[in-house]
Amino acid sequence: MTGKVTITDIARLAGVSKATVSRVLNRKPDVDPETRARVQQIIDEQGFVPNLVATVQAGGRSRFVGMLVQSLTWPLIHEVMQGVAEIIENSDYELILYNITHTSDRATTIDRVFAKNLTSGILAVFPGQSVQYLETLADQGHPIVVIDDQGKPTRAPWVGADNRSGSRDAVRHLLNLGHRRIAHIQGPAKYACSWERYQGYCDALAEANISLDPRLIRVGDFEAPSGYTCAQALLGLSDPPTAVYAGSDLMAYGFIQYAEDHGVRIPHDVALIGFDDILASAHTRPALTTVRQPFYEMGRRGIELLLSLIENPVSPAARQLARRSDPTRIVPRIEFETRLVIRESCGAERHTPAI
Amino acid sequence: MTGKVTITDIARLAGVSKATVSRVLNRKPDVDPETRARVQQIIDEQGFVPNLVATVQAGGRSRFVGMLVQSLTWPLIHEVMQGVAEIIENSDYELILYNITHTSDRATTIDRVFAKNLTSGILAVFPGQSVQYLETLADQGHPIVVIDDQGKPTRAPWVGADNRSGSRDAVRHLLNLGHRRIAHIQGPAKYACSWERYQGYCDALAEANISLDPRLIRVGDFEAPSGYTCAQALLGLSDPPTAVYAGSDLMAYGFIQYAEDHGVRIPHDVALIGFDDILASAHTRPALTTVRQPFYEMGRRGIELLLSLIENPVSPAARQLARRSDPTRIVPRIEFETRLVIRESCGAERHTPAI
DNA sequence: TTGTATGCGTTATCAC
DNA sequence: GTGATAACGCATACAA
Repeated sequence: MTGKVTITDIARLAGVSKATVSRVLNRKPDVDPETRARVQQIIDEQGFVPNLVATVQAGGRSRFVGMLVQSLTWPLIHEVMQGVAEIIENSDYELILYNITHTSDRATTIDRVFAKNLTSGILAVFPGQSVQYLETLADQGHPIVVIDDQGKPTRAPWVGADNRSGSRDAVRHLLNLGHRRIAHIQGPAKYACSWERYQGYCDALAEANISLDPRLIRVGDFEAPSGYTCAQALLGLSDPPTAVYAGSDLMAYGFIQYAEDHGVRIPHDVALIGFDDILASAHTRPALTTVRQPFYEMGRRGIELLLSLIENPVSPAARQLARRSDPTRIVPRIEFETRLVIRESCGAERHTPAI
Repeated sequence: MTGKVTITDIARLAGVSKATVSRVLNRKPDVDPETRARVQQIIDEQGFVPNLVATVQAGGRSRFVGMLVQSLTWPLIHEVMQGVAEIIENSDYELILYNITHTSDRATTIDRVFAKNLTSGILAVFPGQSVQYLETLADQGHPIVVIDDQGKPTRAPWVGADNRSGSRDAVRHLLNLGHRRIAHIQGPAKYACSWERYQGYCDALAEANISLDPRLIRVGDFEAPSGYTCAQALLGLSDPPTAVYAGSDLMAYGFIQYAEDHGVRIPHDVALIGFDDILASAHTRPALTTVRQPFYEMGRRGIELLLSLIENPVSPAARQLARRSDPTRIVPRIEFETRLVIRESCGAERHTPAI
């Protein structure tokens, strides 16, 4: 019985035309209060709910925003989603989740997203390769926001974090604790963030006039097992590092695991700092000192930005105009500062609550 | 440019009718291979993507499933979602997330979900009050699956866990460790699961011929602060319990916090067991012994069940028939066993990895 | 203020 | 095998 009653039924029952029903549905001003009341009553009586699909098809607003993610099973997504959900739950929009992994053709997936007006806009979280196509769409005036720690799209509104300075802070902290042989476990070269974090590492060492030792720089894949492997390599050195800065928390986890398996004490024998501050990092043993990416806030600000873009669309003319002068004025960019969260693994003791 | 080119354009370019284009789009058999190839080529050339909204509006399949949740910000949701995502990513369906909190009228939200065919089915996760309306819809033949630990809907397909026996196992474990004064921190009375877990507690004590001590039974609200408060009450007793079984991990966290704040050692001074096994429970100090609800698996099986319901709809006649004889044959129910995860807080020592 | 008519882009039902 | 054409349910420009 759900969608059985249509606007036509209401119109008939109320003795008016479909157009008038549509008007009260959309709260148009130009309708007699008396008529409005009568129609509204019928609507309530019948429990009539407008067919969303037909509404959109006819050119109405959909109140859907699409959230495009690489993979829902990636842990960091959840923190972002928390922030997004917080805002969405207090708006009258709903979320459509798309993942781009299982479709061979990314553009097709994204096109389907925008099929007519089903979604009013897209929040793309760590979109990877798709970012180029998204930029094109953003350029055409589609409301799109990219949350990414891998790179900074030039033509699409962007929310991200400052990897380089966060990285620098982490290594500076180790330097301040007296370490001189500091290793770095890099992320994959294909990600811009790997490079940025590596740069931050170099920056800090340069400040301290310490030259890079290639043997102290290993490449992982951001996942825990690669941290384990790199730990093996680093701790097997004739002159092993006294501190390690891992490019991701997961790789740091792998490092911890190796240390535990081989009786290496953290931070006593070797200090350790990670990057991301995912949820579990407060609960590892020892608790992980790490660079916090404010994923929750990024989610919040990302979706807020998107909603504002939807509500206040930039006219094609204005966009055209802006492109010729100052592109940054029309392409919002929000870069969050990262924050070093000092726990136990770096050797700077502090009280840490159990939870 | 996104959805600009329509089926009409393709038809014109290929020199055929819209109907034929639609046929190749939907892989209908009755179309000349040569024609098919020609049309397909135009489609590819133009990068034509069918308008999803129009497709649905015209009666086509949508490939969307709705996931209805109380609040996206509730931590347990994520584990369920992991399972759901795992399956969804390997299907050709997409997920629409609805939360029922922010709309006053639940039925309206749900009706919008089913607006025509936008979503082919609904997975309702901990739907709370809405379950009644969902049952009505399921009764009408809509593909609906309810994942719930609060109660067992009678007329809708259901996936859940066996609270009572899980609870019994936990308390039995404490009894086996020699405890006789075992307290219980209940969940709110309005949830069926609170009652079921309490029943399991009673079962185990009855088995051991231990009579209930009302002072050892406290009511919380499933959240951490209430666990803190109850800890205060329980540990302030003249003859405090030697073990505590909390109805949720979060309440157990509150208990741990209180213990830490007041120098009470767990499990040395008092043993503790929780319920849920949310992610952080492996990382508390001490690591929490708890009853694991297989949320991930529940998500998996729930969405699998839903998809199968969508792909193999039960005809109204068959449903009518079944209702008269054996309702359970037509209403699938999957009840997962819970599992006691023994860590440190119960006092039965075991090696626990760092991660 | 209200009604009429048309369009949205696709699928489905007929004919041919 | 293929082509008209009528739905689908609503919004909207235009007419009254």
